[in-house]
Amino acid sequence: MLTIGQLAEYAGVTIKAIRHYHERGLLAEPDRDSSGYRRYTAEDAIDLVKIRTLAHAGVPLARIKDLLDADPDTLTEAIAEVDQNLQDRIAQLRRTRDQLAQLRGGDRLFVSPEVADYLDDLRGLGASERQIHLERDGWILMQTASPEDAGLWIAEKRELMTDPEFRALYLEHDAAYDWPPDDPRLPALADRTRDWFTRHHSRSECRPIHNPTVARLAAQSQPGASSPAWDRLARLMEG
Amino acid sequence: MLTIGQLAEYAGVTIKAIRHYHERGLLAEPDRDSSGYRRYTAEDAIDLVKIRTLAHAGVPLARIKDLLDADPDTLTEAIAEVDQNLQDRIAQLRRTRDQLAQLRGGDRLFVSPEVADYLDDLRGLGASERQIHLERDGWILMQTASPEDAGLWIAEKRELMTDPEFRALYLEHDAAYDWPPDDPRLPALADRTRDWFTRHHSRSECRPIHNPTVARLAAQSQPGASSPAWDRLARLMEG
DNA sequence: GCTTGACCTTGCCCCAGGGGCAGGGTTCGA
DNA sequence: TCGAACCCTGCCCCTGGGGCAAGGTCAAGC
Repeated sequence: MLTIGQLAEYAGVTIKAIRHYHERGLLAEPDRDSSGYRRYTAEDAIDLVKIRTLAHAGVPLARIKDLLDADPDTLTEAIAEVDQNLQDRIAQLRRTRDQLAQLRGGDRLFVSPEVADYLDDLRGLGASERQIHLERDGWILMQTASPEDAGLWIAEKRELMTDPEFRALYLEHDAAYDWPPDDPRLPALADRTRDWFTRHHSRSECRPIHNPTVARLAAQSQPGASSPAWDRLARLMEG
Repeated sequence: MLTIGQLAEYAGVTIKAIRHYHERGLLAEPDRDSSGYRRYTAEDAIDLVKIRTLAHAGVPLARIKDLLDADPDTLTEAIAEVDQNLQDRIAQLRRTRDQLAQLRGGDRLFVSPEVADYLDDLRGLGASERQIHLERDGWILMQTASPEDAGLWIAEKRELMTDPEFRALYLEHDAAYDWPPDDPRLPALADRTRDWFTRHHSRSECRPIHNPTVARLAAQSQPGASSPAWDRLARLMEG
């Protein structure tokens, strides 16, 4: 005959857990000895190991209670289901491990793989970290607003980036962020941008994505991400 | 700018969870729009994905709060630790899967592998299921009382079982359970058992294990597992 | 304009699966 | 005979949310 502590050690659970199982009606209360201590038999040990195994597998205690006095077929069926569940959880934990690894390494976790590739391209092109940050945030907003459209747009934008002229304009817009608002290069840049637009407008629909200053779109919904030079540039291109 | 529902969908968490993170101070409360709705930025989305990833990895929310504004080195260190933790949990779940599989197939889960092998031997010898059940319970009690001794004893007992004479006596004791208490075979069995004991007593120490009726030992601590014939047998061997 | 359904707000209580502590009694070995 | 280690009940506490109530808001269709 075992004390509660011996039983707990045998089954690898805490004394508290055993008393909890008694309260929930999972494990029958055993007889007490003369001093009121619980005294367990080997049968109790077997029941407890069953309970422990199912509980570790994540089966709710209420369900364990039902399973313990179910017929063997039902039990077998339930065990198969629980096992499937367990496999799913293992797979989920593995996915979490991958994501955890990405938490250390940049922005890949926060955007779709296509956008992440695009951001890497920008980095390779020499875009500023500020600009990349702005783009990332813009794409996050687009992805939440309309994931399918964002998928199309990013494809178009990556194709656009293969045009050397567009790339040059993009990088110049990026650099213009820090220019003084009366910098003489701004009107010239606005002209070249407008020129590029008129030349390429026919080829594609007039979607916001074709605006090279897509980052500004994001900036509009994200307060405080513009600069005097960019504001001037926007006015020059509009007028 | 995102509503709480959009943000929740993006990050793959529930609205409730986001509000919970606000309450715990994990995620900053964003500005509200004119009707009091929360409006989130891309930064919030990034923070939330971080929180979600760590939370899915099982990091307590209080610790996540600390990690979010820790320096990168501390974070890297913590992520390594969390990942180790995750690996351990995956290994643990795999072990639980194995145990779950054993729940379907007999007694192996409840006793040490050596005892399980021994019980299989008994089954192969033709012992009754009642007897095997009794032995199993006896070994469970021994294992909890003294795991090391149980390990030694089971080794000795398995060696003993290689003696054909002992095996025969063992099986006859098993069969005697159902005999009437005045069965004439009982005195003869008692004699042969005592004879065997005197012949083998010298060879080994006088440990309880050497009593072939080890099952009865268990029976004594397990009420109602004896029979009239066994009781008579016990009296015959004592007297 | 009006309704309908989907969305948002706060506030409250509920759950599992125990942990911890108080405040007491018991047993066992030296 | 004394201290350590064990046992008892009872109570409140924790995490990580879920559920529901009782409203306010918004966009679409009729």
